Amino acid sequence: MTPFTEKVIAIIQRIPTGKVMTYGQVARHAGSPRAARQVVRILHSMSRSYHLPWHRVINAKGQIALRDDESYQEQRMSLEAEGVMVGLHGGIDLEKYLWEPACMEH
DNA sequence: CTGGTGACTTATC
DNA sequence: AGATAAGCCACCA
Repeated sequence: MTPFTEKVIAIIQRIPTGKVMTYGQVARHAGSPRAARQVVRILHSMSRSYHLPWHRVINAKGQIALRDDESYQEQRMSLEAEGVMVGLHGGIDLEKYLWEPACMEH
C-alpha cells in the first residue's frame, strides 16, 4: 500500500453523506493535483476490497463519470438515496453538494 | 526500465 | 456547447 493510495482512501472515507467530490479534488488533497486518473485506478482496485463510498466521487463536470451503464444507475441511485439530486445526464449541483475537506478555497 | 492504462482534466477547434 | 487532442500521474506487468 502506497502513501498516496492511503491518502486517497482516507479522503474518500471522509466524504460525508449527501456530499460529493471530484477526482481532481481528491487528487489535490492527496498531494498530487494532477493524479486524478490515478484516483480512478485506486477506486477500481479498492472499491471492491474496501468499504469505500466510491459513488460520492464524480468528475469535474459535476456529473457521474460512468456512461449509460449498470454501475451508473447504481451510483445514481446511491446518491439520490443520500439526498443528492441527480439529473437525467448525471448532472449534480456542485455548488450544493460539492464538499471540500478543509474549505481552503474560500 | 519501458510501456500501457485509466470512472480524469484542461485546452483548442 | 459538443467533440478532439494532448497532458498527467501513480501503479502494474
